[in-house]
Amino acid sequence: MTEATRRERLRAETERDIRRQARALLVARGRDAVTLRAIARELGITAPALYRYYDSREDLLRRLADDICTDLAAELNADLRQIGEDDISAQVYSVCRGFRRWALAHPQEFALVFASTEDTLGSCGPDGERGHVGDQFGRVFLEVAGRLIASHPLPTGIGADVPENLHADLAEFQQILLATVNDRGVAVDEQGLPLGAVYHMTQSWVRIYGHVALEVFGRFPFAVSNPEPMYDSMLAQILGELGFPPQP
Amino acid sequence: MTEATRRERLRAETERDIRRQARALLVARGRDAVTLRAIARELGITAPALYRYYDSREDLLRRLADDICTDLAAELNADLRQIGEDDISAQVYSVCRGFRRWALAHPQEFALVFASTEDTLGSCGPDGERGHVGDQFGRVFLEVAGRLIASHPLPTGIGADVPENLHADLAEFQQILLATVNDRGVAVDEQGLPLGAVYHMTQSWVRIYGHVALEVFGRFPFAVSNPEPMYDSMLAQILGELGFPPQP
DNA sequence: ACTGTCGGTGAACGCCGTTTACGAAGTTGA
DNA sequence: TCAACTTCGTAAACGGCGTTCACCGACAGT
Repeated sequence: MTEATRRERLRAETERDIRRQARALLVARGRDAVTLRAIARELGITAPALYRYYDSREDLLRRLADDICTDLAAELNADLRQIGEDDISAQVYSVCRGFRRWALAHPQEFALVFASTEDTLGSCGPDGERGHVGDQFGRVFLEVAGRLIASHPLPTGIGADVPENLHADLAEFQQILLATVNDRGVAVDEQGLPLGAVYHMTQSWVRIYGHVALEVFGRFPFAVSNPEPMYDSMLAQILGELGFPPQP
Repeated sequence: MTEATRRERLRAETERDIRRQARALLVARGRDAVTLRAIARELGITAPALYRYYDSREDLLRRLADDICTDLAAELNADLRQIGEDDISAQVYSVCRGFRRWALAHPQEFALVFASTEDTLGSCGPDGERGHVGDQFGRVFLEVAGRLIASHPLPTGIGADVPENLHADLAEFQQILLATVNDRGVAVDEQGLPLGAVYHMTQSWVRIYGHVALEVFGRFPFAVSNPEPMYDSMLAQILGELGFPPQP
């Protein structure tokens, strides 16, 4: 089973330890507190040793961001498993609420992964591709959203007047979505996932991300004493536009 | 006229120079490059001298954020002056497009002001109040949005089913809005700015901020080759929901 | 047993924020 | 005018930082 040599196992273990400590520092005292020396101190080694595992502090932060995406995806998937396989609307609620809950509980991680300029932190995910939400997390989100749309006859006029200039981009995204959903064993084609719906999904991500980021960064235009109903009402409206009845 | 002593003038001048250099560093090489020593070096003085003007680096960054808000507001106002006083719809387009243009042209500044966790950078604006979008900028935005709504009979059902729990918060925000708009000499009361419209305005800010932040941080779920029409189409929809005809 | 790689060390370089003691001007008031 | 005081700068120092480099012991493969 374990094809790894002793050396490789040890290496992988320290590698995990390093990121675990790095993450603890990020959570506790923010991005700037994630210093190589602090990590090393915590691990009982010296700072230069870390260069055997990471090219630089920036490299470490990049991989840390990957870890965070993976864990977020795992958390959302765990929530999903508690929901009936067929109640897709509830699954969407679960993922969206889970995303907000996670972001508010882990603002530093959220800022690192979802609010870093591209030059201070490359794209998240092992592939260097551009324009992805952190891969693992993105998959969960896209899959459930894609299944939602494909599962239901869409209201007429959904995503009406999608801008001409976006057809090409949306068509590409449509293919990614189809692949993602089909990977999960649900058969869908372009008919079940029309461009208008893909466009609507994009707009929904704008709203979900916008609300969560505004809340995390405290940039709502007034003091919202309890933002949760506002978020839920937004989700209800998004699902309502797709023809799903409201649901707590 | 100038009630300032010679000393005060000199002091204010250096203070501006400091922030000007700080800002240049922020733009050129990012937040982490805004170091006291680099600023001092650029100004031909030593780092401790900066403590005569600012309590700490963090304090400087806070005030820098204020400056940025002020400049952004000035830029948006300059654009506004080129538009007919009465074409409020065009004014809204101008402010919203200006915000996006500015954010894309100044990603580092955007990140500092609009995507900093509250503990790493206090609220923007001279008053320590919570829950404001950077004050100067916020004023421009709120004023034009408030005037837009008040200028027009609203479609029935706008902001239908605003969550009960938000009535109190929205009413408070409504008062702020009324004050802001009336300050500008436009007489409006609660009738012209109903809670549903205030709620719609909040949702619109979520979408506008969401789109801009996603674009700046490159976190759209797919590679959008030309995001501008997407943004414009979103604006058209927002205004359409308020009963305004589309307008390039 | 020999050889090479791997994962660690300690010293060093040049940054950084911040504090401290000190001095040289400018300002003020008798 | 001259003394006292305030303001704004300095140099030195402390501890912390990322990163590089030379070095070295332990392990792996032949």
